[in-house]
Amino acid sequence: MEKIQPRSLYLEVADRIRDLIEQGSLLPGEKIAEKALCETFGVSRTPLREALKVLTSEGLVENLPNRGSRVVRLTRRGVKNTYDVMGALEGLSGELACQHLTDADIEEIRRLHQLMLGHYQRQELAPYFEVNQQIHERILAASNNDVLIEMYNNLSQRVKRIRYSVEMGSANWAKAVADHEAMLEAIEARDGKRLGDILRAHLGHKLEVAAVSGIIDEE
Amino acid sequence: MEKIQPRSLYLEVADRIRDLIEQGSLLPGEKIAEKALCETFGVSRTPLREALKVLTSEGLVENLPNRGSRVVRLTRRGVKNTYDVMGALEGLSGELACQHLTDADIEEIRRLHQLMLGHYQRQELAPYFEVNQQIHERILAASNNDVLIEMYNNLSQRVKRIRYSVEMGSANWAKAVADHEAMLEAIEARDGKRLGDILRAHLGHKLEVAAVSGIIDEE
DNA sequence: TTTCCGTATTATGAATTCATTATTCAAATT
DNA sequence: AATTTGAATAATGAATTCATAATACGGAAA
Repeated sequence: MEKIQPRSLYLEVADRIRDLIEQGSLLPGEKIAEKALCETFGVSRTPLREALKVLTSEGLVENLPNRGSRVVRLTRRGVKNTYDVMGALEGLSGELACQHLTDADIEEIRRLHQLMLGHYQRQELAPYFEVNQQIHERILAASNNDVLIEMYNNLSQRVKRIRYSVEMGSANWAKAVADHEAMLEAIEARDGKRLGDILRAHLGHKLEVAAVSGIIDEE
Repeated sequence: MEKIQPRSLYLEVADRIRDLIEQGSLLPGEKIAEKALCETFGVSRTPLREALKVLTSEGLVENLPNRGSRVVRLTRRGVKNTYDVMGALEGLSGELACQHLTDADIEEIRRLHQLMLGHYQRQELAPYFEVNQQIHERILAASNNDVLIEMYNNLSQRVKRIRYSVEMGSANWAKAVADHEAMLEAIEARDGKRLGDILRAHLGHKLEVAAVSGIIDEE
């Protein structure tokens, strides 16, 4: 029997606004009109404002006193900072994961890796990213550290709105794939230190790609 | 001329509650009675509840639907997880700091280091911790990465309520001081990689100490 | 006595109301 | 014409009110 989970309205609303930001319905820098959102969601201002406060402390929204809320702008520098931290967290996830990964986990990662290689060879960008992310999620989950997972997901959410350009440089792409080859080797050897180092370095490549997208403001 | 900064009430309240948790007036697991807090702060429930939601997404408070809020309990495992992540973040801060530290910064850190050594030799625990923390803060600030600083401060806040036992094992203490010696060397050599590694390893020692304190629950 | 049930009380969740601060826009002054 | 002033409007901030769910309590039944 499934337990019914009473969920607060403000959490529901926060999820919905997160979606709107992620999919680009609410653009960076855009002012968030409370009244309008209340009507679209069919709730009063109280839970909506509570949700906005949560999103503010998550770094997705900013609150200007007496002047309402707006979606935070992504700056090149801010995105770089975010990726740097995500890299450090991924590095830790790799080190920890090697302590917990079961043989079945590794087999599953190997499978995903091969799948990803196929997408790379056929130059299928979207499916490639999809599987790529699944691999990183597996490693993250295997870290067995919920604080780490929480932090990473928060940062990840902040940069999710960046739509990676289809024109990912082929050199970058090749480098990323090579990183993944090395990762798999480290995982199979359960060499946490090495996996950590690879992962810490791995995220660097994404940045230049991101900068191409139009969402990022120069400061 | 100083600009006057209008600050939202809910932020003020959140600060105050954070203080209460940090100083132990609100204990882990304790239920937070909204009405009572409203009276002590002299505000209505609206800003107080908004503050509680912020603290919830900061990981200091948990929200049970229809049953109010409580201060999150610290488990041994949770504290370990938090320290692991803080270690990773400190490691990054070290790497980045070496790219930005000025000669004056390093001179200042050297000064603090000597100060700290003095407290160690005289076995003055509280002042030692004080200066110790200042050193880490200097490095963190020099990272020039505000996302990193924000994340670190959040995690730091979560474990601040742990009062370190006066009986810090002398072996641990000696090890910590030795780490700091190595840190200073790496800083003077501006060897980011090395400093990062030292910092990543450094935080491990605090855990056993923390476990002694009575605030931590076994799960 | 212990357990169960139902009512009374209290606390929380959410909507509404009120107060205050920005914003808009037209008129007046330079 | 450009800038400034001030009233009208709209939006936000916070208190209050209302609805609903949880808790506490007291009596009845086993």
